[in-house]
Amino acid sequence: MVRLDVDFYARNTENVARDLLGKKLVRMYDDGSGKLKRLSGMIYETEAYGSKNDPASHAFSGLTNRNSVMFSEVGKAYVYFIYGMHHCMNVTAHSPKRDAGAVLIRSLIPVEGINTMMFLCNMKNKLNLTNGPGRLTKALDINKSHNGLNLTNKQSILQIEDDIKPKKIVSTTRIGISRAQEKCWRYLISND
DNA sequence: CTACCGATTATCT
DNA sequence: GATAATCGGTAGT
Repeated sequence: MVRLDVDFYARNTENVARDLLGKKLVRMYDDGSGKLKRLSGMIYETEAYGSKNDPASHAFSGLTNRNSVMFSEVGKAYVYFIYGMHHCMNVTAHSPKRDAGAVLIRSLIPVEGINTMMFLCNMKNKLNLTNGPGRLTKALDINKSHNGLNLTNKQSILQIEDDIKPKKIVSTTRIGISRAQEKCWRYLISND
């Protein structure tokens, strides 16, 4: 497996969002056994968030304490807390011409460590385990302590590996936003 | 199956 | 003080 490097993320945010589909998000989880366990899933759905060009982005109105990671290096985890109970995970990505940008990971297909994920989610089947930005962070135990983590480091507990190339990709409008609703910056793998 | 509503708090205005 | 890149439960069709 090949870990994605900084160059992958240093491109137009929409292109990175599209190209992340089919890649594998890997979380090295410490379950107390003394050995790190691989929890992973194939990225199935993403959304691109820009900067000044995107009123729906956290980065739209400039640098704040919360969104500072979006303005830092590309290839980092941007994790934030939302709706009083959920975390969302993004990867920072933008071309060198822009000052900020990130890709929200909305959905995964569970691959490795499914039993551990079910335990973390208090669920007894693998249905609805990682389909949704709030769910996948819970299944992989991702929280604000991972904010700013560099995904391109070999020793990092969160990484993204190259995997399959999806046959067909579709793009739609983004979910759960109130501004810039016309942009089709949500990408998902098509079934047909 | 779809539709609505309440939960719960960090962050920004 | 209002809002939010959401989810899960419950009620309705």
